[in-house]
Amino acid sequence: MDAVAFTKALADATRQLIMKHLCCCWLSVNDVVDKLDGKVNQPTVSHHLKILESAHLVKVRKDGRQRFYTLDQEHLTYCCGQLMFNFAPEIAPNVINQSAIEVLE
Amino acid sequence: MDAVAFTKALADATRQLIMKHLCCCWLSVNDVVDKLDGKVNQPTVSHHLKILESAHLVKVRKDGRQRFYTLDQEHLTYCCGQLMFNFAPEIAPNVINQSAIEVLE
DNA sequence: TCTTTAGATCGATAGATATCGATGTATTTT
DNA sequence: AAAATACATCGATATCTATCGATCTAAAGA
Repeated sequence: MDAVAFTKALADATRQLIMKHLCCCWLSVNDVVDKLDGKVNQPTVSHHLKILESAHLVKVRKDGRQRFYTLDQEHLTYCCGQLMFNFAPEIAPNVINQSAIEVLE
Repeated sequence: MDAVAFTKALADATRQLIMKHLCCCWLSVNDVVDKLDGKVNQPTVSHHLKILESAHLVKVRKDGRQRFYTLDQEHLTYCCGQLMFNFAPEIAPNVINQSAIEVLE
């Protein structure tokens, strides 16, 4: 786990907005563009999705000429857990079920 | 909790290095500069500590002309927990002790 | 009071990144 | 095969941010 890469991928308001829309459902690139309703346009969305994919924050499924994305909740949970153990080692064990985290990666 | 501000504050290699050194102990600004051993110098460290403080990732204690910093592990845990519940709502409940998180802020 | 020390702030600069229009590529449809 | 669709890529630009040297401020010591 690269904690810097993980947090850099998260550290943008537009990307977090995209992630909100990709939570618990699969959307195509154009679906995301539509959900963002004019805030940014297609090349920008593609750019952000690429960053999210590189950091394994989203999963992709190709179907015809479309690409469907959704959050990779397992990896997100794993990374957040690692952050806690890195930077809050005195508290994390009281809050996290470590054995459940280990399963995730 | 501002998830964007939180992740932006974390999204830098130098800051995460500083945080590593501030884990479980109190260090003055010059202590941190020394620990970083030439990588960056004092104004840069002050700059990063200010960002970390603004995001409540560190706590400060003044003593004479020195300022001592340490990680705010409670707030870090709380923010990581919120990230999980935002972006991995289908998994977080299996991994996190939610009542323990709620106590933290 | 003068000097020293710890740290903050300022101004400048270089590098990173978010955004967009234009265009390229691959796939489907007609 | 030609047109249309979905998305990626390119090049340009503007904004943001990390870094540093120089300087300022406040506290402690002589």
